[in-house]
Amino acid sequence: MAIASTRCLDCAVRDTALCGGVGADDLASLSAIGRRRTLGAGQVLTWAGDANLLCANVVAGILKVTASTANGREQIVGLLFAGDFVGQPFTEDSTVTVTALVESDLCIYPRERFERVLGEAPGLEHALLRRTMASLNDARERMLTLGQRGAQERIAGFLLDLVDRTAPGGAGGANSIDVPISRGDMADFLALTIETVSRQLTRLKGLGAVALPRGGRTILVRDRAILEALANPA
Amino acid sequence: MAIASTRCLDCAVRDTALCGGVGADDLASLSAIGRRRTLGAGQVLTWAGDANLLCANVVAGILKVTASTANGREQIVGLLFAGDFVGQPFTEDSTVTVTALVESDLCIYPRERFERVLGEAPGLEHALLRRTMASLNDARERMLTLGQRGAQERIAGFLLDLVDRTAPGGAGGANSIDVPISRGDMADFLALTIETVSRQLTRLKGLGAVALPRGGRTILVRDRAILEALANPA
DNA sequence: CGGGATGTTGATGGCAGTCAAGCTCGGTGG
DNA sequence: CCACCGAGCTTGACTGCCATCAACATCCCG
Repeated sequence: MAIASTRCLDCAVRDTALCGGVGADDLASLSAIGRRRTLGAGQVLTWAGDANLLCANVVAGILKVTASTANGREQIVGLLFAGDFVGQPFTEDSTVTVTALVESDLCIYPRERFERVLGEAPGLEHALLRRTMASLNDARERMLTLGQRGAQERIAGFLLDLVDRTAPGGAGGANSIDVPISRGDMADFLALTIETVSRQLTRLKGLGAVALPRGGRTILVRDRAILEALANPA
Repeated sequence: MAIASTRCLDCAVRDTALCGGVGADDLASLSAIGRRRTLGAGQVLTWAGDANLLCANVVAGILKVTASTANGREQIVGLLFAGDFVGQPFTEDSTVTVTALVESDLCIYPRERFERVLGEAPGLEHALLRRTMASLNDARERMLTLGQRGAQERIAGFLLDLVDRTAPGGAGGANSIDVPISRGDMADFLALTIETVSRQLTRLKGLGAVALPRGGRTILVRDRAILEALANPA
């Protein structure tokens, strides 16, 4: 079912998503071609190598973008949160696999129709350009991490990023994050093994930087300063 | 001195650069604000952290884009060849350092003026979007390399990329590349040490995959198949 | 011819990967 | 209610790859 314009105006990511910074006319064009879809945890949106048929906005949830080598080793090259854009307009084949890490809601556009709207709405294309440049900056920062930082720097930095992304405002003191991804996904993201991630986390617990309530995947950041020190050693 | 439109039409990268896929009007706007500049090997175009004052097209040469950690470790996050675009429109501060690896010619635009032209030339902005998306794909492929591949896979893959970029068409047999960068730069690019790069290269020589004429920085690719096998182990 | 930058080769060590065993927890069914 | 099971996580012992440290070779340029 098509999304009525009014639904767009009520959208949870109205302010942060690509469609947020765009005029009423362009919004109407977008809403005319958008369809809502919910992905269960673990479900795949697009496969690397398949025809590139769709673009989307993330309305809720978390997805991973993965690339893999010919012999099957996998690397998470990006994480997508609410408000993020998914997809590669103007390319025929998808080069990455996009998978939901938790149940996620998307607003999906057929790729070719999305491209047509882009062509008619320079403001939208501009917004997409800015987002893509921001993604490129993220990617460069990740290259720096993957190339130059050790295991504990990666973990500490990752936790800080996660806190800033999911629990904004919490400036000082204890700060909890419901870490939404498994140890395995953390490992794939940071290019470490599950065992190393686990060891570093227990080490952080020992230092009093975090608490790991047993059972869930929650991580409590108890001392941000320690994490910052570990993420940026002398 | 401003570049006359006729000079743009004669430009060495007329076909491959950003300005190549653009109409005559937009080209005129661009040429009105462009200035030529030559950078010697080792000279820096922009420093990370400085105000982001310019964008450019690479007319000739090779430049490196580097990011670095707070404690000074450095990672090359991209290489720029003739025809590539340099810069980050719409951001106030430069997050990366751009340095010429060999003497390079650039066509430089003041950032804010370039942005204005972008705003008036949707075709140009579209072309830039495509380029930025391509860069993002490159970055993702590099993340895969940095995260998942071993030293010899990195070296072999790098040589193959370099051959394809600098010596197109050479389908089979021996293929030479005037490797334009030092061992140190190769190491920074691949996140290895100089010693590891050197060892892997002599190993490739031993396997007959490459020849390393003494003296220069030239590398002769003798057996592409070996490199491909090493770059993609079972 | 000399000196500095760049590259090669060798010896050693450390960090994270691998292999393996055991733990925790949630779910299922007897 | 409890026994069982499997997925995810933790912990330990060992290994291996690449970084580090060090010595030497080579090249370039005055």
